Amino acid sequence: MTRTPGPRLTISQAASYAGVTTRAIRHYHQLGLVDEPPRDGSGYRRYSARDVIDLIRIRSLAQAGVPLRRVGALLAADRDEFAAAVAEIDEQLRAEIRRLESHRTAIAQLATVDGLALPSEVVEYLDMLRDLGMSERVVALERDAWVIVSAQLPDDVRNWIATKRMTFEDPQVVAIYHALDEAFDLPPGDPRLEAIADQLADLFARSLPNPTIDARRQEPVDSTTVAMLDAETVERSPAWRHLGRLLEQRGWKGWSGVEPPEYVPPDADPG
Amino acid sequence: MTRTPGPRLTISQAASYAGVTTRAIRHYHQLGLVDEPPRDGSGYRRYSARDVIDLIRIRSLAQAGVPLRRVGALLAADRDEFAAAVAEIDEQLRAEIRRLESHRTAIAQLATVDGLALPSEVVEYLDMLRDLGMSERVVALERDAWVIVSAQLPDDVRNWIATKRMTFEDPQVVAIYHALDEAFDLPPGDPRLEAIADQLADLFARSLPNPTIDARRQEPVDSTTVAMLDAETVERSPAWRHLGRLLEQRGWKGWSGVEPPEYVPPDADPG
DNA sequence: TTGCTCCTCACGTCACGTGAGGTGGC
DNA sequence: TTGCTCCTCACGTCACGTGAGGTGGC
Repeated sequence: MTRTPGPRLTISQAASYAGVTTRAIRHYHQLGLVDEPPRDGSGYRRYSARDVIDLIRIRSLAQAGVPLRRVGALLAADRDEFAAAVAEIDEQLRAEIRRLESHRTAIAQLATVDGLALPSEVVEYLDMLRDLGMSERVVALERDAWVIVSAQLPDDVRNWIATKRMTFEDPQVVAIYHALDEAFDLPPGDPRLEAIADQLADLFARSLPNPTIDARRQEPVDSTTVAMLDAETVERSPAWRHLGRLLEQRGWKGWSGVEPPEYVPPDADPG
Repeated sequence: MTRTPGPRLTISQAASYAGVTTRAIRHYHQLGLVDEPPRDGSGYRRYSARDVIDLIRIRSLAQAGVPLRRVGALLAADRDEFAAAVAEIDEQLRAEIRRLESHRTAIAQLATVDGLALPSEVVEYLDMLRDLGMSERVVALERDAWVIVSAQLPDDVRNWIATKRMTFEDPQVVAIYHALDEAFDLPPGDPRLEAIADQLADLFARSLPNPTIDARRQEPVDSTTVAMLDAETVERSPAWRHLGRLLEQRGWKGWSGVEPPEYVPPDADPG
């Protein structure tokens, strides 16, 4: 009298009756979820009805999203343990679903190329620049500067950009933006830069907002961030760099207009 | 004039500004999502503002659940390609959410140990057996038999179990189940088995439903399944095996009552 | 002898985390 | 000299899929 009567199935037969793959069965052996069955004369595994039942129960748990490392304990659990474990697994499934839902929200937010890493308000601002006839090159420079700003100060960007948009109601601001756009490729010695510098100095006196300049006024922005913003904006054009020097001749601290970009720790007393 | 002006950040600075880990940056290099930046005299990578912007954009996509192998194409995509890719990724996210929701449903279905791999109707049937005072051992045997049946014939189980439950309205069926339960441990020669065999033969004449017997009447069930069911039921008790022989003496084909368990392919003509 | 199944490694998947072992910079 | 950062492997994660290379059974 053998301890396990009935048919002795090969691994593929057992797999077929249990509704899993042979590879999955070997994997369950490796994890210790099912004992290795006895081998026949050829070294083939031979499975009993009991093994098939165990495999079906494992499959049920696995298909329900139960991690295999929890399956062993679950199969041996009593009613209360089982219920508790099932509740916990369900909570994990719900957390994962919440995570994916937030991914969907994020995907929808960045539904445009510009929107990558930018809040929608900045995207609208960039579209406004396009509507005003600014070149794609300048729009791209602005976009990249705002990517850095948005990553550093995600909570301040919306206010900041709203203020900036308002300044475009002033025709002189629009005009100087166009002038700067067109000056991008001028040689640094071009005399037209002098007129632009005059206009800029005039606007500076009225606090032209600009990510680079505003960043300097924003306490939490450190000097490295300012340097990165400059690298992506002013430094891109020799003419614009020269305009910085012309602004210094007019009594401003270059493009910054205000304080030099030394870093002031937030807890230091500026007095 | 260097091609990339501005600060040269170390990998941990770049990671900090971009909001990722240093390991993630190296990983992006390995996947070719970001070019390796130039090295300094010590072999350290030195990152520009442009690199930080690229890293932020990659992080945005990755955090939105975009697979990294798609990020490269997305960063270079135009508006239409980007929109199409985003729509496709969103559909994948929704499919994954649907998969997890179905896991939750499945988890809820098998919320009890019995319910593992069994439809709720079978669980209710097992509870009925308990309510009738059947031993846990016999309930477990029934459960395992139904696990095999449910895996083989998932579409037929509900009907089948409903029919079977109805037969328990007959007090004689309940009585014989109790008798079989108590006979489990009897020695095969015990004279009490004769009386049980008489009762069984009587019931067989009225078609007692039983997973083992019904399986033989169900055309799509093959002989191996029948043998597995026997191994998990009749074969578990020497007394029950002996009852099979006593039934043969009374003119039945052992426990099967009907045809011997040779497999008849579904497309074979039984005439 | 051919085709099918079985066997045991062992790499690949996905997006990195986490040491291991060693070196440069302050 | 110590502590910090950087470097390059390389294993681990999760549940198997997929060969690779070889052998037994009909």
